[in-house]
Amino acid sequence: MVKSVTLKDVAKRVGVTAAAASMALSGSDRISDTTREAVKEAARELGYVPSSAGRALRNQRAGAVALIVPNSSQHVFGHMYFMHVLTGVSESANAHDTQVLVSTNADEAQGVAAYERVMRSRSADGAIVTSAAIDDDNIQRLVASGLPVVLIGNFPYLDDAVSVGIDDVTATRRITEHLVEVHGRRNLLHVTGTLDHQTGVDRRQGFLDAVQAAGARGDIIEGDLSEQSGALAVELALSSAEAGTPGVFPYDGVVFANDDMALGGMRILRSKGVAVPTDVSVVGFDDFGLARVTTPGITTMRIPAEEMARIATERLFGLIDGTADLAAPSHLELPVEFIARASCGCADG
Amino acid sequence: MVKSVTLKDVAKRVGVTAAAASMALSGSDRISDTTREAVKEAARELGYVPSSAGRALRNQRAGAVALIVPNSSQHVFGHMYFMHVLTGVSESANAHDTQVLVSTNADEAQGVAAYERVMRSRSADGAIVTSAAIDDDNIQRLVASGLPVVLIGNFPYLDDAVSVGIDDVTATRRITEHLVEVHGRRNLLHVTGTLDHQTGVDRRQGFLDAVQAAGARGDIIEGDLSEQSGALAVELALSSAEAGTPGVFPYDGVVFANDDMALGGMRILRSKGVAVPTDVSVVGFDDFGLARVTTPGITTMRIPAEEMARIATERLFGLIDGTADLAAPSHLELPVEFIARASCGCADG
DNA sequence: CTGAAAGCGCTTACAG
DNA sequence: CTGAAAGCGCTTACAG
Repeated sequence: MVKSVTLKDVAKRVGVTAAAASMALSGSDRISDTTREAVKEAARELGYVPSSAGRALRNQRAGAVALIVPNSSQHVFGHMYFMHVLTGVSESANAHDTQVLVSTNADEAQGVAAYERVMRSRSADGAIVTSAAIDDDNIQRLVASGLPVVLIGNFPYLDDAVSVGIDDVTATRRITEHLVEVHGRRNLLHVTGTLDHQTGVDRRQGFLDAVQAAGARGDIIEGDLSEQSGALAVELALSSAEAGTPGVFPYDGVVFANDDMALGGMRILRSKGVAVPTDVSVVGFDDFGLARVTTPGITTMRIPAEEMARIATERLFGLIDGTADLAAPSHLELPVEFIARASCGCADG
Repeated sequence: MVKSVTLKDVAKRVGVTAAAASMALSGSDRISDTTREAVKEAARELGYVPSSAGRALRNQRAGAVALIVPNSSQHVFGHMYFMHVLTGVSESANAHDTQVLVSTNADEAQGVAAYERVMRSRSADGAIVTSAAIDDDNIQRLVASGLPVVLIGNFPYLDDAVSVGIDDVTATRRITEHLVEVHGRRNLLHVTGTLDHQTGVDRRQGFLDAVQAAGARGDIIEGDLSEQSGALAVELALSSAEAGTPGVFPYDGVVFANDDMALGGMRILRSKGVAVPTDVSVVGFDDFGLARVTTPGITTMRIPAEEMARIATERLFGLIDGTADLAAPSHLELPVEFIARASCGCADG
């Protein structure tokens, strides 16, 4: 259908061998100046672009990195978080003249996750894995296989794995302390993320640390990061017998493990006539876009997702090229940023 | 670093040639049942996965499609629209056992857009191009080159190009009519999208068609799809001399070309004490997530981005495989869905 | 110094 | 029927 221009075509036009043309294009000084220029000229005229397959086969290098969304966290696909990650990965990959492959999990044919097949087929020279579950076997195998992999997130059980994350425990402790210290809240509820992900566990821990240190009340309801589960958690709290009077919200502060759940929770609170932030202070986590546009805006911890991804990809290239600084800690932690908005009582609007 | 298992390894283990092993794995009946099973068993044991580069070179097929974001629309990267598109493309690609390459425009080295290099290097067998500008030369060249390409959007100037879009003119006419007919609005403003994109032009046309048919007033302010430009447009309208009294908003209905601008506009209206929807009915376009979470929720036209992408990718495979239905129209239009929310005065909340 | 072979991994067309 | 060569496009190590 389309005439592919190969190195041979370029070589033939100049009257040299393909090998010579290859060397000319790579700027080798084995080739005379005149020939080299002639080859470059011919390549330009013909619109020659090296075949990625030919190169990959010869160089044993795909010239691509894979961005993997494990089946254990399909919920991130379709979320702004992933866009930020993709942006960061692309930026770094572009700088390294490398393609980006996005690999979701299609089939799990013969027990091998699709993304492991991607790696084993050498379609990509390395992989960025984002937000895998704690006990995701496929990821563990991928890391153990020795293929260059950098994880985004915290993986205490995979302590030899290279990873880039944030300190969820400290971040959640800080935002909980904000509720206690700045807004005087003493009856707190935490709606958790998915507890099979380390972030879910860590954020819960940070919350518990803060309420314990403050001597405040700190209850826990398990959520799953969806807007709906935030709504359900609030409904559960409202209907709880402990509330004394059903319909009266028994907390004066809620720490949601992400902004989506905070939105769902605020919806229910409003519909039941519970005022945010007057009656209840609400905070979320993430700041991937949503927290800024709701009414009231959600006070939150901003995760530097794009930067995490960019740094993770840089580290991945270090692994691939063998230039990785072996003295560097395998796990890197980036700072989060506290963003005060109206839902906790800080800003107006 | 990692021992790659090749076909030769599998073959050696069974005591046949690589060629025979290849045939065995592909299920050829040239190979005896026992040998075939032995080869498959060996492949399983060794964890053999075919090299994508070897296959690509031999089959002259990359086994990948590219999803391209032209430099003329970098604003879509980092927007939920792109996530929906990526989801749709991935779904279809997975079904075809094909990789997805995401290609943003890095360098524009030697006048060739990065994505044209991707195509010419045969890293991908075809490309999905999303939301290109009307006069984007690179895209036109890509289409003209004969490489399999399917565009998402409307491209009347590229009438031989295969594309999947929506009818922006009709959709915008309908949502404008809604303001006139259901809410009795007569003084309308349209804040346009980027007018170098066909959607911007078409939505403006739909708005103008509707106001003309209704005999209503219909002013235009040019925007660029950003939240900020929506805010600026409203500020401009507020300060306009025509308004008579500055600070009084001179319209009772605003049709924003997307939801982001509607949000920005509503922010300013609220801050100036103009009530939405009581004083002014507001509508947007897209419904990629934001319109549902604002207060009030934004009445909008939902673009079926994921389905557009899925269908576009299916058509792309038709082109690549040469099984495309030549009788099918080159441009396909999908229906949009009117979503009534509070910003126009329909729902409450 | 330079020409041309070898080989990356695969699959199919060909020779026996 | 089956064995093994040829060749996809590339680049480097080798032979001259």
